[in-house]
Amino acid sequence: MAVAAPLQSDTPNDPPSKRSAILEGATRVFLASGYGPASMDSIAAEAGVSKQTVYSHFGSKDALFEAMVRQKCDDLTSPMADSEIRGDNPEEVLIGLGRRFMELVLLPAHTRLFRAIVAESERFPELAEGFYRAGPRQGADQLAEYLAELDRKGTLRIPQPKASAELFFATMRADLYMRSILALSEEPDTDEIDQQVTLAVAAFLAAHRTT
Amino acid sequence: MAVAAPLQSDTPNDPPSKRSAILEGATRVFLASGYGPASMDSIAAEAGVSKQTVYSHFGSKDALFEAMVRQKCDDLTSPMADSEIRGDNPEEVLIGLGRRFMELVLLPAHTRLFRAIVAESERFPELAEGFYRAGPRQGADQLAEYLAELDRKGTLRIPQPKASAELFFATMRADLYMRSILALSEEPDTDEIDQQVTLAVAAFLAAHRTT
DNA sequence: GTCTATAAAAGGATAGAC
DNA sequence: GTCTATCCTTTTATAGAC
Repeated sequence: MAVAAPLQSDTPNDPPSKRSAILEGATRVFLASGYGPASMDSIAAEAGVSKQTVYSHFGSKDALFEAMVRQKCDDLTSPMADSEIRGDNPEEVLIGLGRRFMELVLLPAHTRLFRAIVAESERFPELAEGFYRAGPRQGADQLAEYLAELDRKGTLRIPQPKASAELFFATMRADLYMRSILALSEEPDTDEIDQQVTLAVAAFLAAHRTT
Repeated sequence: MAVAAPLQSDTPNDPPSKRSAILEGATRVFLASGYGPASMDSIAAEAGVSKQTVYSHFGSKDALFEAMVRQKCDDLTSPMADSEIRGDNPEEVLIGLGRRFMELVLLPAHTRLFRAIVAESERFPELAEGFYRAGPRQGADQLAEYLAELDRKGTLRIPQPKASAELFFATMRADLYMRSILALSEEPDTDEIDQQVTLAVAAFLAAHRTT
């Protein structure tokens, strides 16, 4: 009897060892230097395989970049997408959500991925759209549902839940995110994050209170 | 008697025709394709000069990129920096400010410049910092002064003017800016901008009202 | 499938004439 | 200062052996 095949995040039924090694090497090299400066030679070296092996698995540099971005988008957005937005106290819920969001998007991996996608957004429009859908769009839609519920219950006054959800995440990002993607403050600082989250949530609640 | 020398935005006293032609060509090529893919050959061709002339003026591709970015940062931030924030009705003032801000940052030229800076922020940290200072930082500080004044007058309750100013611009950008830098919606749409500005200003006023 | 070796092209930078 | 022509390195991609 065959035991269950190991679950790897590859295209279906592939002996994944080499393929995922290449993908990991590509991730390191692409995210370290961006698409242009990353050479197929260094990716092959980083993955511990020959260059030809890279080509037989992915065909071209473009295709490898696309595969890498798609996988990283999954990795970096699923923690948010999978987590439920639930709780009794809206303030606590929003603060918790904001913290998780900030800790995720301020990760160096996310920052570097975002830079690469932005840089290549005109050459790879499908990648940019995939990121937007899986990230900002999905997050805002998910929050919008919760906000609509608060509005129905009368807890807060939120006539345009989708727009308010977008505003919420925008106030979270604000200056910290801008500085992060501009590489002006590499490591996320927990105190600064908490301060930003608290302030933004307070502003959000004040803007949407019923009284 | 010598007449007044023509005022060109070059380094002091240079016969500017060729130099500014190169700078304009470099702007077009760099902003069209980003730093990496832009070749010195195409820049020279775009400027209508030989490659050697480009090198005798700017020395290297890096230096040319830096010069281009600095000039474009000036061009694209001075309209905001030079305009006064003044008026009797805070709502009108903020809506006007928001509109000008959005119309500026959604310009294709700004979007492309921002992408290039973000992409190269690790290789050219001084450029990223220059952009941040002249753009987001300067804008927030300028608005913060106005907000502090409103707080002193008692018009609005704004205990942390700097943080509130950052929040203001963040809510302006929100989804429209994200989509713009991801190249998902190239041209700015006036109606969408107005809608975003109105909504964000309303939220800002509600969050900071005194009652 | 995987490796070594090579082809073929592009691009940054420079030499030398005028 | 400006142009033409050239050097030399890097890099994507492929050929061919095992």
